[in-house]
Amino acid sequence: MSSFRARKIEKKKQEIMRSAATVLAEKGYNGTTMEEIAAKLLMTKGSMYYYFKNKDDLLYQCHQMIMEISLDRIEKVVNSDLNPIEKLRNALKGHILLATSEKSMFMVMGKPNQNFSDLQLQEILKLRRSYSLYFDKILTEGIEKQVFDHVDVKMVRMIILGALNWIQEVKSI
Amino acid sequence: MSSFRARKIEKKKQEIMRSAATVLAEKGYNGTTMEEIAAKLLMTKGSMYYYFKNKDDLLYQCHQMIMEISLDRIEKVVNSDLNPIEKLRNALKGHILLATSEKSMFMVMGKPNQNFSDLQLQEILKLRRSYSLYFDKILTEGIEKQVFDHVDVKMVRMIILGALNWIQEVKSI
Amino acid sequence: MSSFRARKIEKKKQEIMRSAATVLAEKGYNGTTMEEIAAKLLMTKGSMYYYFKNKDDLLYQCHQMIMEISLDRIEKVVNSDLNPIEKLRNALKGHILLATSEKSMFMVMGKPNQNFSDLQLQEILKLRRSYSLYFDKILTEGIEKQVFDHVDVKMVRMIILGALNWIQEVKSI
Amino acid sequence: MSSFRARKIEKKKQEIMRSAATVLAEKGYNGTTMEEIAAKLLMTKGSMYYYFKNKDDLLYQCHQMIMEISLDRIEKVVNSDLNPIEKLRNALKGHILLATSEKSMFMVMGKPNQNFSDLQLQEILKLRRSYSLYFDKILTEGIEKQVFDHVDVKMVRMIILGALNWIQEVKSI
DNA sequence: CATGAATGAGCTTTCATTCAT
DNA sequence: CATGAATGAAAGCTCATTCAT
Repeated sequence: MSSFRARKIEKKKQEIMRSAATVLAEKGYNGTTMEEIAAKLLMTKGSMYYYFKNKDDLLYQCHQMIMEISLDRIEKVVNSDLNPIEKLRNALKGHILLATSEKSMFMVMGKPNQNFSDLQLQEILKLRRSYSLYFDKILTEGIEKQVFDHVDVKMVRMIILGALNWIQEVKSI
Repeated sequence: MSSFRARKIEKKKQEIMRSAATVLAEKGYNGTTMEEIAAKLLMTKGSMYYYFKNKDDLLYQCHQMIMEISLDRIEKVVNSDLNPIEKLRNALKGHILLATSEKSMFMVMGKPNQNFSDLQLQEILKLRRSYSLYFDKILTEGIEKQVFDHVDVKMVRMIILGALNWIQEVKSI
Repeated sequence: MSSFRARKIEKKKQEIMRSAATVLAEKGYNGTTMEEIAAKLLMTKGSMYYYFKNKDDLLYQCHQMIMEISLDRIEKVVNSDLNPIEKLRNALKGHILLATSEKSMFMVMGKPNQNFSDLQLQEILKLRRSYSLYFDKILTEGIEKQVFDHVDVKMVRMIILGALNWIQEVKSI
Repeated sequence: MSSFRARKIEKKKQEIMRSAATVLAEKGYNGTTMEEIAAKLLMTKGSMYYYFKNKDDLLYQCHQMIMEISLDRIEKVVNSDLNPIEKLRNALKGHILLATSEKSMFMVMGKPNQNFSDLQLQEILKLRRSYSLYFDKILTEGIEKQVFDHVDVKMVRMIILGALNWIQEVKSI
């Protein structure tokens, strides 16, 4: 039973992560200080270490959080019984929605950090690959059902996601 | 008349910039130390300050260097008397070629640094805008000559360049 | 009348001290954290402050505890009606027994802590001196009764205790 | 050729080590701050890192330095053509002289630090063992030549060195 | 009484920058 | 021009201590 306390801690961690992501997205890992993150939440540096082992850990958990949300969403789309075109449309819509609503979180993912341990890195890349595979699944299904042209799936996926990534650079619409 | 000495210094500066870009691209601005850059060139930290006022200046000049090359190339394409389709093809080819041959330099441009002075930032954004405009010019010309569909120029340009940017993430083909 | 409650608290304090001594002996004062001590007893840091005013106090009381035991024992030996040789033998035996059975506690005494208040320091040194004096008494008595050679009492006592202290360094016999 | 520069650096390192030892001996590893060590030499914290990789490294090199001196001296005694009694006398004299003249350095050796890497620890223990062996050699030689009683060499050596160690506790003679 | 959470002071370490030689 | 050495500001992290619940 995830006790009341455990849930309260989880809430706080998420609060911190969201705040951290804002700064991290803007200034990058090395450009962001723990003090800055804490200050935004009217906390002190020291308190952060009650919730996260260290800076790397904080960033890592940010990665995990956003990736898990992303995966949850695209999984639902892929497993729905829409036709490939609708699936692709929804997947893109979801991606864009998340990329804009959780802009900071999303940008944090930009570059898996160098300081990550091998274990952490592996975990992140695994989730990343999962996400790509879901995308590929939609494309492949479309090709099989002949609603999409017979393209190089990986290449097309990269182009699409690359194009979408551009969104984050746009300051105002 | 740029004396012999001046030209020798310029050579050295470029050498440094290229080396710096390699590290900067990989580790980001704050993740890169002057020592690291210097070590790669068998120099000492101190010497670098003869060629560049400070770390920001070094990064700034890296930006300038690659942007100037980029602009030079696309300018030639735009002013050529090819048809829009050929122009776009060449511009993309040029972009990709540069993005791969000068990969590091290119990646450095990723995010204009926060430490830049307003003046520097303005200068960089100006060059950046110039580059975009050259692209837009090609697209606009194509639309006017009715060889391209009537699309939202800015949007299409962003999608194209966004897709191209994906290239840098690709490790091997 | 030391109430039931008071006695229960005293028990707990001793329990803590003994556990603390283990860690303190191994890692030294500054190398030991309150957390570590608490964890060993399945307590939380905070709880310790109910029993001890602060870290210094904890260490101080450790000192006191072991010194009081030591003094009790040697006092009995000195006041017994054994002959000097037997007294010395018993005193050494007692010292070694305590130094091995309460190894951690004993090692804690190694160096009176710098953080101690003058008052605490004085108290500790007083007990220490008492212990030395008991030893000297045995030696002096032996010399007077001409069962020991006529040696420099202090010097010999230091050599003996110094040699005994070596015991703690021995890992296995 | 150990250049002029190299020798100058070595001098400085020794100067730092000697100063560091003073504080380390008095306050222990964790109780000593880099700032304190630096201040004593009218340096700044930062400068110390030009000469030593980190705090552990500084302590480690202190260990090495005093051990090497100790070994040098006892080696000469052992290899001399004195008789065992004279050898033992000289070895003890040397030990005491060093323990008093380089009191701080000597005390630093008290406890091999916990933070040492396995490699460092091994190296230190090796030197320590060497020192013990030289002592044992003298004792063994004396026993063989029948100028010493037939005692347990290791035990006697530990008692002797233990007794000598007491010297450091003596504040004034 | 016990504890979870917060705090702040202090520590080690890094690094851009400077400057005498 | 180049460099060895020094500096100081700032960062990450630890931990004794406090206190509301």
